Amino acid sequence: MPDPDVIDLPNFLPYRLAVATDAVSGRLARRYREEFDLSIPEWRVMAVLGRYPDISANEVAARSAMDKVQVSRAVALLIRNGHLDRRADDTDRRRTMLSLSDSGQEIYRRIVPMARAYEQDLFARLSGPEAEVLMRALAQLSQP
Amino acid sequence: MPDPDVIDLPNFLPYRLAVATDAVSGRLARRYREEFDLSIPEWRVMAVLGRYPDISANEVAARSAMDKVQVSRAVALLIRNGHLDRRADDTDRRRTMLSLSDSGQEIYRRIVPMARAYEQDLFARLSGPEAEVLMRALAQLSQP
DNA sequence: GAACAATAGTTTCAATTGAAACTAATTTCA
DNA sequence: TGAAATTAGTTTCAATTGAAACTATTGTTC
Repeated sequence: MPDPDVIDLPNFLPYRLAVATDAVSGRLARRYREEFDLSIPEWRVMAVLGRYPDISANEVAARSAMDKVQVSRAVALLIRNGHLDRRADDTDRRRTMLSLSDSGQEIYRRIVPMARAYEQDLFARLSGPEAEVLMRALAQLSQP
Repeated sequence: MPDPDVIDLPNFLPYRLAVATDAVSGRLARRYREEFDLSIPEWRVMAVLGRYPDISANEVAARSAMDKVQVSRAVALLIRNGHLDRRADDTDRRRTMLSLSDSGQEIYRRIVPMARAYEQDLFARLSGPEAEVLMRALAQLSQP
């Protein structure tokens, strides 16, 4: 039984979560960077737009756990690199509708199988039931 | 069954991990900041030194998943705030042995129960077996 | 319909972080 | 021994991030 006056970092859940995320995101970020020259925020924007084409930056933020500043910056980079198209919304000229350009779609088409394969490699470390528990537990921990 | 040409971010394991870690670390970081004026790197250094007194900065790094630059910065802040003592190692004058000062021990004594209580609140969201699976799964995902 | 509040998105400025270079001390080995 | 390599820890400089302020447009209310 653990000493209640002391904390053992390797068994401390928040630490362990952070270490796992660092490892998982770090490896993935390196591949996005090397193979597609994308950061994780840029990838998230593309992932959302691949799934939900023609939505506003705000809607991207809502679907990607990013705030509007992060989205604005990632969108600016993606547009600069030609991976996104932006058109003004006629009915509300504050909004801009975003979508993947041809080049963006081409990258998306190639990045999805890579990301899926990476995720499969992660799941391969767990049994089926463990994977289900993990996903549920992460949802529980994400709640405010 | 999911469309294989598209990724649904909320079901994508690396994303879900990152969101959970953001939530868990964010809430905890706020409490460290508000109640103790500590950042997470500073807390990690203190946690390691509370558990293993009188070790070098390098050993702190090895036990906290931080690199030597992060440790160096956190240690500098903690010393500036009087929470750490540092003394030169006689047998190897490159090394400096670190330990919690009286003020550091006082904070440590108060922060440990808070951190434990927070962790208990997290575990309360899960069943006992779920918690065990989660901890094992995080260890699996952390491996290179 | 004019004033005020709210929303979409961007920019600015400071703080944090990362990568590389740096200093100082120790170890290796010809 | 003494030159070269290694190790501990710090510093520097650029890139990234966060918080707050900002612009432009739309919605609300009197």
